[in-house]
Amino acid sequence: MAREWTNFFAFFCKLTVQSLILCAVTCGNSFVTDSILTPQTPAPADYYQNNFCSVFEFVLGRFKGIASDQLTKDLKSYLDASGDSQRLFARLLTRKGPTFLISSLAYAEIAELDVAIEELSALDLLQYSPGVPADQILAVLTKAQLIDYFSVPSALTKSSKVAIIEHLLSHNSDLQICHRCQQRTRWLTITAPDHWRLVNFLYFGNSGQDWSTFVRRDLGLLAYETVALQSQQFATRQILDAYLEEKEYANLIYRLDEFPNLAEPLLAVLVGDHQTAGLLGQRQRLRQRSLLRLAKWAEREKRLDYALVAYACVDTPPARERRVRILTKANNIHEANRLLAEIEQSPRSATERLFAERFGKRGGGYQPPTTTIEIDETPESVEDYVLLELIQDGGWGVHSENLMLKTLTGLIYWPICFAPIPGAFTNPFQSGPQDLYAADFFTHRKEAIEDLEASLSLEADFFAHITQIANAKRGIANRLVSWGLLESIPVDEWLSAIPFAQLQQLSQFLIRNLTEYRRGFPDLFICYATGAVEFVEVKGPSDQLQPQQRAWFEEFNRMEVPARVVKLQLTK
DNA sequence: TCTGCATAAG
DNA sequence: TTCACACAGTCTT
DNA sequence: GACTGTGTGTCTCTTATGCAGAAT
Ligand SMILES: [Mn+2]
Ligand SMILES: [Mn+2]
Repeated sequence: MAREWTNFFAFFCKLTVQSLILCAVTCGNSFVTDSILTPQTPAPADYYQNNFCSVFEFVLGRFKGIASDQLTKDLKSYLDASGDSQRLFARLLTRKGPTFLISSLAYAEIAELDVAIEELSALDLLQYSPGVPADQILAVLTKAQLIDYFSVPSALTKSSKVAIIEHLLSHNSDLQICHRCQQRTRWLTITAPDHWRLVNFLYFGNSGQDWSTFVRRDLGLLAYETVALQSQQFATRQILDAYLEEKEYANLIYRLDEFPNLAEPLLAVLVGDHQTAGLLGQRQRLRQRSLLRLAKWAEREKRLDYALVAYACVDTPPARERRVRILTKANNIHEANRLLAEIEQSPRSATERLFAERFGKRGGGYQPPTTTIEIDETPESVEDYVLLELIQDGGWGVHSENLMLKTLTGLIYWPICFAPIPGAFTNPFQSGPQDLYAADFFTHRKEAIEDLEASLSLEADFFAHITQIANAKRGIANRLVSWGLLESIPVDEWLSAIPFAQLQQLSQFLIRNLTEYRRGFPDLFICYATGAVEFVEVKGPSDQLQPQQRAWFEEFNRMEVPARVVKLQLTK
């Protein structure tokens, strides 16, 4: 599952020649003043319970009849259970599990632990000291307990815990181990951990967020934009099941090194139906990514015809590029040239076009302005080294890569990003629309974007808009906006450094091309003492421009935005 | 006895 | 078990 | 210079704590 994380509290150094201001953004300064939670202070007794009740009501309301009936039953069981039981199970869900020693359950908000355990067992949400895979129970015991409970050869007692566990596992059956543990201690095991993982997924709409999301919000670390949820993911059981199946395949592809024999059946399944084109959005994206990964794996394993078949089913880059390379290697120049022509005719991305233009042509294509600096040894951070070199005579700069333009663009187009268009907002705690990085993000918002841009065509309005959004939305999660960056370099400072026309051009371009151009932006932003600004990509002695970085430099050239590459070269 | 790591917690 | 970037090794020109 | 494979940082936030393993 894709994890798009805004770099919320990264460290930024705004470097000036006079001083080096370390702007480590500490999270002591929270954005919201009165919070439900305080660190190191007990949460309200019903805090976790309430959170899970609302989560389960949400999931039940949406996915009853869509998710499996067993899952629905579990959710209902929880909601009907007693307060103590709800509070206990809520705690367990925030912990690692799925097995917990009873001795590790000490919660002030639970009056009668035994009764709660009894009830949750009767509901089959958890089990009391059940037989579990032996490694699971052994893992929660301490080394001392292992030695106490089992007859460990004295030679082994001084070796690592892992070694002891391995010894026990190879000399005893799971049943024997559990039996022995049952004589000495008691534990709980969550009956169906996969149910709760699915609930997590259905609630947030992705598996990248977890229950600590509530805590961070309630500590006041960040807030979430309020957007009405207009539609839901997975409208039918069939769509959900199909997606979950697709995810299973994806997980297997990650483990091909372990199970190479699965390559063949997986390829058959994924290309077999040839329904790839007919698949729906989310599943379709996953299918393409799986096929790309499978093809890449085959390529590494030198199973080139396999790779070709898999790549041929994918229409997103770098599928065609890989095919050209494989065909060329196999001396099938004809086919390679045919594909190259196809790419040149209708490239699907800037990097794909650049590939076709430059393939087989050393030093071909646009060459960005480059400055070479001689150095005796490679500094620890090449970016910081070049930054300091460039502001010798005053000015300031920052190593912020993609964050800088993404952040300012995110502020400018804030109302667009959170516009309630169908399918964009489906779940609580979203930090952006579902299709933010989808190819048709712009198309679906064309009119609104152009209207906004028309209303901001004057410099004063443009800057006032950005300032207003930055103040009004401070601390609200937005996938494009890094509040940490704005903490170290306030929006005013950015706006007085960057010329209006430049920021206008760059942000208009980025919002139209987020899929490709969210990456590859140069390392440094420099504001010289003269007031001139420049974007600088630093290249160490063993580094060179990546394709997407090259694509950005083409755009800088077209937009007449000052930018260059600074290359470090070791003196011999 | 010290130190780094995993886990829990808010 | 993700992504974006840098680095290092190998081959080519 | 081009290409490929691999490493690294991010544990979305910080702190407390107990354990494991190493140092003394
Ligand atoms: Mn960089
Ligand atoms: Mn760089």
